[in-house]
This record gives sequence, structure tokens and C-alpha cells, in this order.
Amino acid sequence: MPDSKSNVKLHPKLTLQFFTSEKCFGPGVAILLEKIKEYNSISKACAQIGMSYSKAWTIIKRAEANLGFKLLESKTGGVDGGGATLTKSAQRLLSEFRMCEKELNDFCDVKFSEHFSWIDDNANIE
Amino acid sequence: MPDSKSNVKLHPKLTLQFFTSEKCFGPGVAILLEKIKEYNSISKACAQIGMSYSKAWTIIKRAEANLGFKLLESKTGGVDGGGATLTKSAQRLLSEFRMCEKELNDFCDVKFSEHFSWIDDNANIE
DNA sequence: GTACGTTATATTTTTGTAAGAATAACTAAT
DNA sequence: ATTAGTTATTCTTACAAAAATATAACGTAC
Repeated sequence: MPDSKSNVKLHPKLTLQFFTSEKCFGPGVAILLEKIKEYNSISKACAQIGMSYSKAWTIIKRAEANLGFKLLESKTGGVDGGGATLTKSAQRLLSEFRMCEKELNDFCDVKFSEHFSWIDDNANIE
Repeated sequence: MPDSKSNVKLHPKLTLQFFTSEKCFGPGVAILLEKIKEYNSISKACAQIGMSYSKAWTIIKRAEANLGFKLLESKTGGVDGGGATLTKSAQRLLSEFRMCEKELNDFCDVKFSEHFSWIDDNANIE
């Protein structure tokens, strides 16, 4: 093994984000929505992923405003204090987003090999 | 035109970054290297893209340490104060990076149409 | 040997973002 | 009515990242 910094290999990471005039949907909202779907609760989802409620609320509101449709159906009060569930549109958005990410990542792996395998070779590296 | 927030259409943005154990190469270093190549000067490149010299220096050093090879050939002093040029490896890395980005972005455009055209349709949106 | 304009490096200051705190509103059950 | 646990919203505080600053070193020309 040559003099490169560590035993950890170089690898790519692809980030998919959606914009209108501002950033409005990306991995952060995606994971948040997934957890809300799982727990039917914004606050429980936040606790789970270590995100503050205020941030969750902010990014969801921003996403909704930019996308033009609601992501959450929420209610307050009641025996369990309330809760939130994903709209049909949110569920579709989320599912398509994850599928799209997967296809892009698979393609990225191929392209990374094509373009950057020479880095491992450490031939002609100055 | 329906009630969506603005006339700006939703569009995707793909970010390609390289990691080892830490982030070490992405669009920031790429544009910086391109400007250094153009001006043969770190400081002129920084002025051009509005990046502080200290940040430029930090991200280049981090990139070099993680990649395991040098990106810049630099000299101090002399009539023009010194300067910096890209190593052959840096030039190749940069060129492959831009090509790879382009291929990924083209693919992303296709996939975005496949997965998210329904958002524009605003049918069944709640 | 002084001046100039750069690289090299560390330290300090600023700033933008996220977390945290505070408060109100809601509704079912007791 | 009071309690409980959530959503909804704003405001303040803390922190991390970037910028700014400071200083040294370098080497060519005058």
C-alpha cells in the first residue's frame, strides 16, 4: 500500500435536490417525511432523527409553498395530542424521489469507475 | 395558471462530491482550480470567485491530503510575487470531474422527467 | 537592502444556520 | 375545568463555518 493518506478509498456521493427559485426539497425533507409516515407525528419524527421541531416545521412549510401542494394532513388535540400523516402527493413524491435517487446512484457508480479508476492506480501521480 | 406559488418551474440540481473519510473534492474546489489554471494565481482566482484565500488554501490542502497527490505546483517570490499552476493530475481530475458531472446531469434530466412530470400536471394534487 | 506581490499559516472576527425556548391553540378524556 | 400531548409560530441563543486579519517567507528587480 502506497503513501496515500488512509486506507479509506475515495468514493462519490450524489445529492439530489429540487429548486424553484429557492431550494425546496432534498434528502433532509425526505428522511423527515419518511419518519413522519412511520410515527404519524412530526415531533416523534424529529426526536428520531435529531432535528429540531422548528427546523422540521420550517422546511416542510417551505417545501409545500414551493411545490404548490400540501405534504402533511395534521390535526391538533385529542387523546394523543394530535398527529400528522402524509398526503397522497407527499407519498408519491417521496417514493419517486427515492427511486430516482437509486437510479442516479447506480449510474453514478458506473461513471465513477469509468472516470476515476486511474486514481487508485497511482501511476503517473505527481 | 393554477394556484402554485410562482412561475418558476421546479427543477433538479445534482451535486457530485468525493469523500474518503471526509469530504475532499466537489464543485467548490473544481471551480477554484479552474480559475487558478486561468490566472496562474491562487489569490487572483479567489478574488475572481469571491472566496477567501484562507478557505481556498484550506480546501486545497484537504483535497491533496485525502487524494494522496498534489494539485498545485506553486512558487513564492520573483518578479510577479510567485504563482501557482495545476499539476497534471489536477488537470486530469478536473477534466474528468466536469465530464462526469455532465453525463450525470444529462441522465438526471431524463430521470427527472420520468419521475416528476406529474407535479406540473396538477391533477390529483391535494 | 528595500520594495513588491505572491504563497503559507495561524489566529481572530463575523455571519448564517440550526437548536432551543417560549407561548398559544387544539381536542379528547377524566 | 384541568390535564395531556400534540401542532403551530415566533423569538432568542448557540455553534460551526467562512471571512477577515495578521504575519512570515520567498525571490526578482531596482
